[in-house]
Amino acid sequence: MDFGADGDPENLREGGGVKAATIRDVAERADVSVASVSRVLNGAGPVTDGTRNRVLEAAAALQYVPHSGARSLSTSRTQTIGVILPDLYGEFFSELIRGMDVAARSLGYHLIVSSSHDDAEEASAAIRSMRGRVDGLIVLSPHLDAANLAAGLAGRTPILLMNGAGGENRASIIVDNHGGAVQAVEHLIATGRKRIAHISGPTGNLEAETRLAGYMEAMARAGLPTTVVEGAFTQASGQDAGVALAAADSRPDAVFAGNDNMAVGAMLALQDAGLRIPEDVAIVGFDDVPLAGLVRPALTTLRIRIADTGRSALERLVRIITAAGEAVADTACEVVRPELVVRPSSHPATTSNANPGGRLRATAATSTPKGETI
Amino acid sequence: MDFGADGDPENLREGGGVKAATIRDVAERADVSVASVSRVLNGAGPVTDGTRNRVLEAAAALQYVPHSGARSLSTSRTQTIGVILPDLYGEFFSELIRGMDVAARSLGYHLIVSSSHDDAEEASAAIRSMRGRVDGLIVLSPHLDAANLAAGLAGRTPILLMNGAGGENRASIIVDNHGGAVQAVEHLIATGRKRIAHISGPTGNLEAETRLAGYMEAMARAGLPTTVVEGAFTQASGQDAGVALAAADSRPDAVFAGNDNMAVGAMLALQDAGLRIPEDVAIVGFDDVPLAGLVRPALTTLRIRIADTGRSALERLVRIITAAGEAVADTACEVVRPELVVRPSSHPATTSNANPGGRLRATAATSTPKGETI
DNA sequence: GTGTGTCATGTAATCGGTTACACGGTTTTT
DNA sequence: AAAAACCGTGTAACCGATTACATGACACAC
Repeated sequence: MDFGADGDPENLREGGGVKAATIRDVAERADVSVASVSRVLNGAGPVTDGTRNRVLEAAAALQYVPHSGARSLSTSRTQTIGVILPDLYGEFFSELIRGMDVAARSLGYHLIVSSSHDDAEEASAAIRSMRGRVDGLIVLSPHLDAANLAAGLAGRTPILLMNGAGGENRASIIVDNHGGAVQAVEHLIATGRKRIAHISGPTGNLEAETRLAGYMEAMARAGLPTTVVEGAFTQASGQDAGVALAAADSRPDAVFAGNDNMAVGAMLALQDAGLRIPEDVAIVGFDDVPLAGLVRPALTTLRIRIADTGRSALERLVRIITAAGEAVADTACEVVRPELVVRPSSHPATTSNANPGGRLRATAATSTPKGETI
Repeated sequence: MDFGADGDPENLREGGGVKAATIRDVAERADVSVASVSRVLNGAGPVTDGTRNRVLEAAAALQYVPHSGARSLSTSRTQTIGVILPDLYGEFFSELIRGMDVAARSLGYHLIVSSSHDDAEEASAAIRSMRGRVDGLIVLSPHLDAANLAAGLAGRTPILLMNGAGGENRASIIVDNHGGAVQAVEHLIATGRKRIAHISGPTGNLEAETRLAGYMEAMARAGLPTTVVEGAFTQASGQDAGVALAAADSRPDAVFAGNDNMAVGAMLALQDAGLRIPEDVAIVGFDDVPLAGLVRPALTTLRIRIADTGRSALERLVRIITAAGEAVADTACEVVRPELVVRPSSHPATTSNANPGGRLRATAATSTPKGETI
């Protein structure tokens, strides 16, 4: 029973190779068993005030910090969610991750991100390396189809799919890309455009292909001829596409790009070619990344509440994890419907100085208006 | 000795609550010891071809995936780096993380991010919860000064500081914010501006204060009067500041914003007020986020190669981790010097159509030119 | 005074890997 | 032919926590 529990110079020295205190060190110093230390520190189980105080004192004196890895091993809960991203980067994904991060923090989870997987093999390896590290996964990589998922997964790691490959008996969230594309085209047609070109995302990307299909369908329905330039979802590829379109024989009077990045790239290219937006060419993007409201003219686009979607995805996955073993598994496929936001890039009437910056609400909005700022 | 090692329906069934195979299961099936399995799977230690094959077969049949958490516990290497971010968000941080992520992948590390810490207490808790989860930390949160770091850290977790609180006997990377601000102001003066206002970052933020100090010093040296509006590093706060500046008695003919976000916000506000950029007001930002080259007019700014900086930070931390225990610890403070990139927002001559998009090189560049695109 | 219940505490197994060391069998050396 | 060196393999301790169960002390009822 030694008094003077704190100020032990032995353990305060920082410079050397002092090993971090373990729960056993604390137990020894407090003269109790490791079980009691664990009980005190986790607030679980009965302990007397005396014991509690001795433990807390010892822990403070030793600057004890529990080793989460060890805890995870014995509880089989890591309080960590893995996010598998594609090799693409840009505001879309960073917004999404921001939303997830906010939700994760508030639920007591950590986020571990793994990105830039060029192929299925690599992505599959990434998933495999997550075992024992995460309690669940959110998969955004389009390289991972059902087959690869099965290959990468031993055991039952809860997974939430967000890579466009919905359904398939797994929990998933998909964006109504087809419907969004149709909305985009119909808006352009409604505002008098006839020669509407599409800059598509890369072939092989499901989202890109669905948006393209929506464009094709809406154009066919209107009896208009189609023009498609393939991009890669990057701003640079949009710029290239814009250059090509500006030089085309029958220059389009509208461009619907597969995402905002490419729309902005195309807009810059068209402007550089001396064309006026939207007078000569209207432009519509997809996603409503923050940038869309900041370029001039501000970009008409299909709004996905990106951060919100990320937040709710994470919340849902945590719900799945927590409910593991329940009777009914969550295998629903949630659909996010994009909302058309009309800004000056497609709508001459909104170009005036009176309503700048794109803070104009969609006139053809399809979802519930909420009036948030951009 | 049973033949027919694969196709066991018992272990292929996926739906139920099958527990994932462990190394012991593999050992049993291959009829060897766990040590041999470990040796085969890690390629370390001597094994005969026969053993190797039996182990690989068993592992494949059981769809064995090693449990990284368990491995970490016994090797005390997690192959994971933690990144502690402030509550701020925006392109700066997502670019930085992108750079880190790329480096992490190529070095075989994972990234675990923890953001949105409003105060020191919370950030300190975040650090604590990283113990046993990461091999090292990159701290970007300005809430963490030396005192808090010490409080959060038991044991010797390698840390790389990037929160402006350099020096202090810890490895760190800081940006030459003072020098950058001076460059910005001098550029504006050199192009004939006299009433140069500054939109500062939030008080309490070291980077913001250093940039402010640089502005003050350069202005004083030129004998010019100063005007400072406090912002919060967000685009919205820049917009507010822009509104205020547009309405001010003696309207400035130039604005130097504490970062690009605020610069863009201010630019929009000034444009909305009917002012021409750069003819009426020149604008200079700081950071050179991708957005800076996309707004119109494109933004003059101080370039920090953000992703590169992130990449090299991560590489350095990994080097520190790997070299732990070496004679000489890395406690250097690396300084990143921002480079002035002149674009049309500050330079009428560059506004012409001939050189759009901000792909113009700095005329007053201070660093080694490298000619990369934006 | 013995029996029973309550309650704080300790002991030891466990999570799933890695690895030092021991061991038995060959091959090589002297 | 005995000793030495080598090599593949297995046993068991260990990483640092959690927790089921056993234990012992004490209070209360009979």
